[in-house]
Formats: sequence, C-alpha cells, structure tokens
Amino acid sequence: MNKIERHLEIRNIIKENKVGSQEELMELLQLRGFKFTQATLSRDLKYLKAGKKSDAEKGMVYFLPDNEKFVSSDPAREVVSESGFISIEFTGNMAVIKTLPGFASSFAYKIDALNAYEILGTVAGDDTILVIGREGVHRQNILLSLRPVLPR
Amino acid sequence: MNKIERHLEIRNIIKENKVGSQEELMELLQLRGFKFTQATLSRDLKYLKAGKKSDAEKGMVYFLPDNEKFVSSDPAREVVSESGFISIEFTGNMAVIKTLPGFASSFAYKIDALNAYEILGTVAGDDTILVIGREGVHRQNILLSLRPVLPR
DNA sequence: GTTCATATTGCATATTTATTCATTGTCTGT
DNA sequence: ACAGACAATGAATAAATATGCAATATGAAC
Repeated sequence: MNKIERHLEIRNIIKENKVGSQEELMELLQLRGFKFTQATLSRDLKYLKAGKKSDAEKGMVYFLPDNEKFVSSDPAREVVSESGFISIEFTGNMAVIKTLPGFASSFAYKIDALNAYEILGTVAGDDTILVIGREGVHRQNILLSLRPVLPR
Repeated sequence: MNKIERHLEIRNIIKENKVGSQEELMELLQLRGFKFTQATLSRDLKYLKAGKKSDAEKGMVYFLPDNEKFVSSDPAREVVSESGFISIEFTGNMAVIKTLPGFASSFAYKIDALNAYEILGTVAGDDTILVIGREGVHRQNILLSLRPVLPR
C-alpha cells in the first residue's frame, strides 16, 4: 500500500505535465511502477483537491489548488515554503504579517504559543495575520518578541 | 437562438453560485427561461473555458478563467450580487467592510490584488474584512485606493 | 499472536460530461 | 425570395469520472 508515494508522484506529474485524463495519468504512473485502477486514481485526485481547467493545447488539464504552486524545490525559497512567512510590516502598535495562502492560522498559532506579554492577541485570515500589540508597547518590542517564529 | 444571452447568464450563475454539475446548472438556466439540452451546455462551458475545481462544500464546482470579466444581465442586482459588497466604515486608519456571507475572502482577495501602497493588508472572516492602512495614510486615501473594487 | 476497528482498493456500475450525426436555423449575396 | 454556406442544436451514444459494495490490508489494543 503506497498511497503516500503515489500521491506525491501524482502531484509531481500534474505540476510538470499537462494531463488531460485519468487514463493518461494512470499510464504515466504505471510507467513509474505503480499498480492500481482508475477508481483509486479518481479518489486520489479528489483527496488532492485536484481540479480541471481549460487549456489551449490539451482541452482540459488537471491542476492543483493555488498553494501548491508555491511549493518550490529551490532551496533559497525553502524558508518561505516551510513557515509560509512572507513579510511583516507595522502600523501603530500592530503588525501585519503576510504568509502564503492558508498558512496564516498555523503561523498565528505559533505566535500565540509564544505567550508574549507584549502581544495582546492575533487575528488570522487566510494569508494575513494581524498582531495586536499591548498599549504602550513599541514596535521594536513586538518585533523582538516575534523573533523566535520569524525566519532568520 | 439565444446563445449570447445564455452564455452571459451561465457566466453570472457560475460566478455567483457554487454549481456542481451541468445538470444543476441547466436547472438554474431553465428557471430563467432558457430552453436547451445538456449537449449544448457542455459545448457552452467548453466555449467559455470553464473549469472545475475542488470545493469544500460541494465537492467540485465550475469556475471561469481569471481573465474572464463578469457581466451581469441584471444591472440592479449587479452591485451586491457580483462582489457581495454591502458597506464600508472607518475607524482610525482601518476600514471595516461588510459583505454578504461567504464573500469576504474573495472580496479581500481582490483588494490584495490591488497591491496598493496605502494598504498594509487585509484580514477576512466570513462576511467582514478588516483593511489595515499604512501608518500616516488617511481614510480618504484608503477609500481612493479601494475605489477599483468598490461598486460605483 | 488474535481480535477489533479502520483504511485502502478493485470490480462493477452509476453518474456525469463530451461527441457524432442528422436536422434545423441564420446569414449573405444575388 | 431563393440558394448556398455555415452555425446551432437535439437525440443518441461514447467517453470520462465517481461511487457502492465487498474483499483485503493495516494498525492498535490486548
């Protein structure tokens, strides 16, 4: 039972190639040594939240949800893809942190876990976190307290 | 032969609703007085380059390519039904935008896409968006930069 | 190991979507 | 108005995708 590996390979193939049907995808996977049926592939694609979009060349091709395209194999970008952190900016005694789509809440969770006195609380959307500083606390203090969760 | 109108309506429906199948879409169109078969709808969707993507609520739903512009055949409802926008109010250098339930994140996405210098970021819930203005920026500037995504 | 609970899968089939072929509708030039 | 060319459509059917069910595998608790 090699579901995990199969899922990884499916993602790779969909990202690198224009795949027009499950049958086509199945052939590619079988070339790589996987053994299974179309029913399984249908379930896999559902699990991976793959969709199908219009393509000039092949009619319809499979694609993965947006956040997939940010997963880079380039080590220089690893930091971003691991934590999802993109940027931080201040206004007043609040900080606005930008993350990759979907990463905000997990990132905010880390911030909350710091239990920093300086930080009153956080509000997380999908790709943005609002960090509310305690009254009288200066942005430099907020930044310092956030240090542990920010990429170096 | 009302292909054009039908296409417009299909786009509206797809934009505004989560449509899971051609059959479902066909019912909605027939309620609006269109008469045709599934074969035609399949061709229409191909022509409109519609795709299908994963959706938490309905499994798979149709969507239009990014560059597709929304055109409503009912001008009166366009404002609210297109964007879901309901109201905007300010406090300090933040704006609170109210939308129809479920519309906040897609509306916030449009705001983010503006990439406005004046706007540090947005946090979206289900029907409310908090827009954080850059320090020193006044509400009038924020309002101006939001202009492109607000109903006229 | 044995048992129970749950996950994974294939097979067969249902459901959904695309296409072929024939027909009808629309437009243009005369 | 008529003929010819082509677009649009429906009916039937093919192709593609999803799912119910039963069998098998996996892991946890004992």
